[in-house]
Amino acid sequence: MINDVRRIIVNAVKRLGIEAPFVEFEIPREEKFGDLATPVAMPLSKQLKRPPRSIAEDIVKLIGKEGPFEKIEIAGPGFINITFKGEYLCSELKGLLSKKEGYFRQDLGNGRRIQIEFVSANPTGPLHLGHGKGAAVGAALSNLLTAGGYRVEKEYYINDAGRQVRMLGLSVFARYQQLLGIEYPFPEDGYRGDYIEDIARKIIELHGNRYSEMGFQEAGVFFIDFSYKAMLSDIDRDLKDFGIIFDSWQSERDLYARSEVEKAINDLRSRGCLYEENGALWFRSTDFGDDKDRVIIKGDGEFTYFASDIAYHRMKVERGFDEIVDIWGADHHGYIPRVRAVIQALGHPAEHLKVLLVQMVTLLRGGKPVQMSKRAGEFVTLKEVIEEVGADTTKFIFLTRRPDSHLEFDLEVAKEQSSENPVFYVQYANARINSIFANAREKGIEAGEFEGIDFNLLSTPEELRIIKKLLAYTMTFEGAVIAHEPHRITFYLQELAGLFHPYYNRCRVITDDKELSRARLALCEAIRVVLKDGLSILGIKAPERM
RNA sequence: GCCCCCUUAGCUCAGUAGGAUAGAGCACAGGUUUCCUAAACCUGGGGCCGCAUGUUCGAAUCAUGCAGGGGGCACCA
Repeated sequence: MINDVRRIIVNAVKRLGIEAPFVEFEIPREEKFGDLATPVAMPLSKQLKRPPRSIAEDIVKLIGKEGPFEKIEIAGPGFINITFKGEYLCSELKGLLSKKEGYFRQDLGNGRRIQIEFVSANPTGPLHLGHGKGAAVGAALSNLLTAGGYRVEKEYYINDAGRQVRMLGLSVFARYQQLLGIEYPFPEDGYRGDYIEDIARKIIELHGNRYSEMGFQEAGVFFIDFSYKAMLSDIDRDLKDFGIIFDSWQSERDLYARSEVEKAINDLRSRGCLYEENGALWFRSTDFGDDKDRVIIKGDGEFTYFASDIAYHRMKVERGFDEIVDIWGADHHGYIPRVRAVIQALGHPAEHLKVLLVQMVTLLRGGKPVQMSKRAGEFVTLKEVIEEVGADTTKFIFLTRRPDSHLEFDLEVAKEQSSENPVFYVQYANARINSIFANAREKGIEAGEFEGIDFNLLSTPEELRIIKKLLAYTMTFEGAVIAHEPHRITFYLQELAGLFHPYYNRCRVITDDKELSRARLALCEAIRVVLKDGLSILGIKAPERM
């Protein structure tokens, strides 16, 4: 629908003798303004130094009788408001039914390759709720961009080198000794969760007291490896239970093993971006807008984490992605300038890397915050929440907000099976449609074929409103892809369900009038197509029955 | 001290490449079921878009300042 209109408008603008800008569309707030509006004349006003209304008039004049428009008029400061012919809406609806999701798919990515890195939680503890939000957002964004014509790769970066996993190993080692009745000091900033003891117990199960006589010096390699691998497999399982599959897992150790860190440093050195000072090796990130320069190799010869991050991001750009997306917790925002500096130092534009920050989640139970203390190792894990409210609900709630705004997650509301719970509201619309079709089959109305249906029978205000909403899905989809914002789909689905339920209540689909019933069934089918598509982008099931 | 994010209805939040009289859900008040799932629907009240100045024909949206909330500053990870 929009593409037809866009073509017509672009042609008209060109005949004014100027380049057409990207033509935006919106659904007018009030129905009396028509079905579709574009403010395209307004930005042209500056360029042409003429009032927007007069430009809009010219555009409308140039369009003339072209296009499937019942009415096309100028309103407000210079909007061009369009009302479609009924028959056009019918034929578009027919197109949606025959092409299904192909109707609103657009190739916006043009096959461009894009890597999305997300979750990437340290393998030093179980995934908590915040990781879950990153996971839901990352997976939905991947689905969205794939549907929008990008070639997407989802990657998880494993911090399996350095101090953190070492601390994990030491924590487990301490618990191991203690479980065997040997006094052993627990490290000051060690990991205190119960899972540490679980791992230690597992080691005893498999290897008994073989390591009890050793110091951490000697047993460390084993404890570190065993522990982080155990954590990683828990993480992997939690993600799978959450319905999230990665295409690749990049290990930090692997970057060292393959000399990628060394290569990256040499690369930066040859570009003149490094210098030595006080016995340390620095990256001059201030050349690219960072607050201060950053250390890559410390005075004691150790690499900082930033060193492997440089290697990692260098590898990302070398692998030829057209765009790189990193999804991070908001507490890492201070890291953006230095990583961006790396991208630029390597000769790529800063926009090549897009960092999406995911804000925190506050867990509520019955309106009251659930206390979490990271120090004591007490936090609510993703796994616990999935077990309590289900993976689909959890994902949907994560996607009902912009990722960069705080989210309040109320467990009681999430479990509610009523319209108070937006997930149920949307899924129930789909289930309800299925049950209408079941009913139709019982009454002997063939619902499978939509040939020869008289769509003009769909003439109530509710029906027209729904048809227009369905056709507008293309716009929502397009906007979501361009902005990289899956939550727009979530909002759309809630609105669509919000049109369907009242319609269901007001108009019977299956009546004695067979032709009318078939037309209404077709409308329901179209709603189902869109609901299913939207939900699948969000990574959420569309249950047939609830 | 410096940097980033947030501030929109009682609550939770949409809306920001500037555009029409600022929206939704929940909560609140009242109503609806001989009918495909009442797990639903209808009606209603509700706003200094944190404050101030500026840019503009036009600002919730842009700029500057201030206030409040959150996060971050390292040869930590």
